[in-house]
Amino acid sequence: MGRSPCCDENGLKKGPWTSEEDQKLTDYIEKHGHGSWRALPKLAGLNRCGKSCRLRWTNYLRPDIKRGKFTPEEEQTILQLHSVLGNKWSAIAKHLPGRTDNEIKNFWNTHLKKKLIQMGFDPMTHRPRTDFFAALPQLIALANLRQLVEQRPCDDQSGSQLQANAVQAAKLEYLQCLLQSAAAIATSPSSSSINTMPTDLEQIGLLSPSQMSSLSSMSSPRIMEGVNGQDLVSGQVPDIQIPSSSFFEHEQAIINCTNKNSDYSANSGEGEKLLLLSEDSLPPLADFPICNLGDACSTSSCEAVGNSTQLPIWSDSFYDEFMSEFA
DNA sequence: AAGAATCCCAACCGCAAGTTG
DNA sequence: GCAACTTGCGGTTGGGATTCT
Repeated sequence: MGRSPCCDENGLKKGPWTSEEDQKLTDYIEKHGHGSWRALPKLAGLNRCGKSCRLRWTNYLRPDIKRGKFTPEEEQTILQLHSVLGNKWSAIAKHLPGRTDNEIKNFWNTHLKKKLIQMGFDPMTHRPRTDFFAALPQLIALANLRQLVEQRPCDDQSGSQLQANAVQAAKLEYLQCLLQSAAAIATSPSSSSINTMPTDLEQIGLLSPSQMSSLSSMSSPRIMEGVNGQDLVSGQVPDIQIPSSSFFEHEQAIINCTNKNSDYSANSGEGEKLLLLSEDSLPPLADFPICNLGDACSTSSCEAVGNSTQLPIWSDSFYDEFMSEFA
């Protein structure tokens, strides 16, 4: 399988197309069809390589191309298809008449991906992210929140409750980081860093003394066995199973509250339940596999998602809720 | 008003699958 | 079966447009 030398040829024009070139290409294809892309430039009187002509035609000049902003429905379609297909832009484009794979790819990279990241979702897995950097915006928001609370001494119970909630949320995020790190470390027999984890957990007050001793005795790749009674096979990381919609609502609540210089009220909704976990009631661990430890955004992760045997774990209601946020 | 920073997208690049002789 | 060639795909980038300071 050799490679086409078409773009290596010297003297061929590159860069933006002029309207004159566009006209030549359009006229030729309308009269003769594109035929062989390699032969087309000469026949059409263009000083371009065939590849460039094909790209210009398929991404820009084709008469059935729909231009303009993506509609909310199209956004939703892209998100849903991407959660199943991954970065298979051409496959996604087939479901969006008039849109090119390039356009969808650009739209994803410039808009949708950023939105997902901002909202704390891994754009490749479409799951709530659990790595440290994903938690960073939330932790920063929490830090700001704390500052706000401290600047304005609590004149009612909501302030102190809020602060306690914020601390608890930060602890949960930290616990997730530790669990991920622990699983990664556990696969490396030479590492002794795992021994520090119980100390960390104790310091942030997330584990009871009995849980602490259970963790302290762990020394093999099956170290996580015993945490909530679930096994953690080497190379698989448990995620703290946060009720998805609650998680989302709560995350938004924190961010909104911070942005608005907040009057976050001590509500008793589901979001509240999330944060009012007692120190002995760690959330249950989910048991879905993470195939590429420590690199949830990698291509291989994407490919795994793209593989139809591993579908996202979002519930329909969560997805609907999420999508309505976008609209 | 002007320079800097950021956003956005058209176009390019390189790889790989498919086709042809 | 093999090599040359064609086409399609996904990742990346250059630079114009827009926004911010």
